[in-house]
Amino acid sequence: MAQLQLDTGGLEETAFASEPGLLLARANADSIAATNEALAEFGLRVRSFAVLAAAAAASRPTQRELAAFLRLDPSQVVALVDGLERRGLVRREADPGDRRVNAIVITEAGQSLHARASRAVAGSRDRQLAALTPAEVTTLTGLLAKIVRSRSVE
Amino acid sequence: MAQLQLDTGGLEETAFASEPGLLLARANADSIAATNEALAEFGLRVRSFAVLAAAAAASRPTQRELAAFLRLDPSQVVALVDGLERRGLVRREADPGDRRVNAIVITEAGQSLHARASRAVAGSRDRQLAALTPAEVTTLTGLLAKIVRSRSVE
DNA sequence: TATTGTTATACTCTATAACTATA
DNA sequence: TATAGTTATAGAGTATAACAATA
Repeated sequence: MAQLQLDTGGLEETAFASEPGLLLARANADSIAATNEALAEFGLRVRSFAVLAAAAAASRPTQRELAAFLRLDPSQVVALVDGLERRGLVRREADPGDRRVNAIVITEAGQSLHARASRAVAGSRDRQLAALTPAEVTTLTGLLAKIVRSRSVE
Repeated sequence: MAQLQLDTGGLEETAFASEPGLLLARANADSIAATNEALAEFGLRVRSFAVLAAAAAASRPTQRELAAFLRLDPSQVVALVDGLERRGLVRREADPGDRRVNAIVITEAGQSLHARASRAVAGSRDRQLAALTPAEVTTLTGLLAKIVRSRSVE
């Protein structure tokens, strides 16, 4: 694992360093880098894993729902589902009631890979959050969920 | 302002929706989109604004410090500083003690633009955090700062 | 030898518009 | 007319390696 010496000079002590938007960007950059590293051995990246995990967690989400939930453009979901489908990890199932709609269904192979990959992701996440107590993690996720969901109803 | 109808189906109620990494990604995506929109009239984007704001907040940060602080590659800082310098918003000043090092110094024009742009950014940030009480905002920024800074010492 | 900044390059991610098939 | 998904394309963001100047 790369040992990074991050000398940020006096920047950490400025008021700008406490800006929520900046902190979100920095925390997210760290999360993506660490998670991509953890996912490499499974041939996944953050975004493809997110689609797989959403298909594993929810009942037959549509591509439109995945796009809205993951903050992706619908055209990006096409490419991500293509990749997963080629590997036999998910499949598209046309909705009988509305044949424009594709439900994304995880396969057995997808569930198996997801189970292993999500353990690696959890380990990476735990390392990133190691400075927080379990109660603080709960608080953090609760506050993030509150602002993310307020956006969903805008 | 675009009125987005975000139908996320049942995904919001899954355990995956409470994953910190996912919440960070979603909150950050919302923050970047809203902030870029707020910055458009100033000819800035999130990353160029961040460099400008860091130069405004800190005393003569080096490009290396900016890269570490903003989680950017040093080569990206080159391009961002180039853009700001062309517009006369910052200037590079070689360190007399170590002539490899460039300190980034904000100009008067840079300070003036930063003052106006940061008001727009603050408005956008307040809208994103409107669902939280002031105390919750303080808690959120404190927790994010804790995990971001724990990474800095890794 | 090591480090700062730079250049070049390729890859990933994001945004937009236009198209199809269904509704 | 409107919507889900698709295609194509361009632009923005990120990662890597190699180089010059300096330490």
